[in-house]
Amino acid sequence: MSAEDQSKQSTNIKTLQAIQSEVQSTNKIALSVDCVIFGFDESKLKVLLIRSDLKKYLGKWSLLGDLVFPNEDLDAAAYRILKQRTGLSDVYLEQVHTFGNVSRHPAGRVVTVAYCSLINVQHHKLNIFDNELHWHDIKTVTGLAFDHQQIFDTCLRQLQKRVQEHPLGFNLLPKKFSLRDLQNLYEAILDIKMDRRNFRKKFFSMDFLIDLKEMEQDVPHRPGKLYKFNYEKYEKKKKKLVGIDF
Amino acid sequence: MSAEDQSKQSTNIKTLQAIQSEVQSTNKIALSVDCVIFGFDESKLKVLLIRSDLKKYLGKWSLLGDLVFPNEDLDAAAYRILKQRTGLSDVYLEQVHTFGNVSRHPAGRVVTVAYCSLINVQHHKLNIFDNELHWHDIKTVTGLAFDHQQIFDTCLRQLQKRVQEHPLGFNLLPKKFSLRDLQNLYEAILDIKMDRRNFRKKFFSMDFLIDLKEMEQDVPHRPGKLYKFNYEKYEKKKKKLVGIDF
DNA sequence: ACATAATGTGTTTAATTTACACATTAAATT
DNA sequence: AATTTAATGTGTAAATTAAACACATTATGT
Repeated sequence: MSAEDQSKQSTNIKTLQAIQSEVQSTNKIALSVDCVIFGFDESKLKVLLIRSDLKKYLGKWSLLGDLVFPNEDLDAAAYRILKQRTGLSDVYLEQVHTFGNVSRHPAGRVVTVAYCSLINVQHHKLNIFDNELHWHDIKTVTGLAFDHQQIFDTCLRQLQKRVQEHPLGFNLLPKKFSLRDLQNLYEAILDIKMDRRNFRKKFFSMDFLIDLKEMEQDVPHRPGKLYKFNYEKYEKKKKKLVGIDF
Repeated sequence: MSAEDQSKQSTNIKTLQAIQSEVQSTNKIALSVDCVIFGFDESKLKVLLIRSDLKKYLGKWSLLGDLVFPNEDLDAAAYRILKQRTGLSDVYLEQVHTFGNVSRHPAGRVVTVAYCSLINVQHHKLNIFDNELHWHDIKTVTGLAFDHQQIFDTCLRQLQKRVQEHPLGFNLLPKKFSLRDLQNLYEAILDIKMDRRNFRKKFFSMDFLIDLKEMEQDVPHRPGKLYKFNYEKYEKKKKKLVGIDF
């Protein structure tokens, strides 16, 4: 076999047009984004839900979703859809997982990309309340429309993992917070109780908290010291996870 | 405002048909899967690549990808595409991330879902070699076609993280392996050197290794003991990660 | 003035990780 | 057959981290 023959046989170069016709042909699928917006409020973890658009799921709650436009970056679609459904715009979204079973949506083939965020309910004012948009305590979330329960569960697990590995939590506290605030946060998200003294020691030893030399005001108990998070120091020291552990 | 009015104003129920027309209209996008198949071979980590289909990227290497069919589950598409491109069928794929920038593909809008796997090169015979399919040492992988370099980098980082948190590694060793084999594996994947004595201690203390009371054969040095992984015990003991650490 | 309920600070113990050294065994060499 | 070589196999001590636990302090509210 000549080198030329071999090349022809083992490689199958397509023209741009050939691919274009495939891309533009029947091989197209509706793509949506669903946003799982977790909110922290009064030491409880909540999630934003709306009533389902669909008759089939009338009465059921669902995540904030809509179709991605063909000329829109995927991440941009997530921010657009969130804004459209809630009015929220200053929220960081993170992609979690894509759900693509054929029969997941009753209207036809819709593959959906789940995005997740974590915000402080008090700091973000909702401006749109269509479809009864409001916060639900995550403990009461069951029987969502579509496969949204599965999407929600996946995002909650991922959030619990990420919050332990990255300083996500500080976005949801006031700029000045007490260690009690911080601990309430972790206990709410992870759904566990932690030892107050060891919790403090842990965070002090990380050395990312700046003592603001101020005290809490107007609390119905002895005021605690206020701190802020040292993002600069964190960015410098950021550790690369090394250690086998399973 | 009456309760009825309020209900009408705040909820916007769509019929199935209304949604169907949206789903079937112009809001459709080509969806593809790209597989990042990592292989372990002679103490080196490799990845399966093919020559790009596309003229624009002629000569460039690319991941194993193709379009998802409209009537095909997303995960099923990943397995179908892997089989089609390589002949491999007994390989576990895991979804990693979806890449959806508008301009990522020159033929038009193509959103791609990246899947990743880790196999032993010696245990899996490739049956299809179209487009010069073969294993590349990951150290030499640069300048891939499309945004495939970014996809590859994302998958490699994810693999390095996952291999430390789950016993992925054992799939790529022979059924009976020595501790040296195991350490070579981790060193190759994580790209670090580890202390041999502490590595042993770590794995013995986890207590998931079964001593087979056999020795290596035909090795050019003192034979080591052989072990197998105790999957049953691992499944029972599986730990839930709790511990703030960043 | 007192009781209350939270903050703030250690100490002790156990568990885990890290650094490091030497004897043992089989293959390869002389 | 004796020797060299290069890996395996086993500890031990020090340092770090995590877990369990107790008491004094401070502001609030009665």
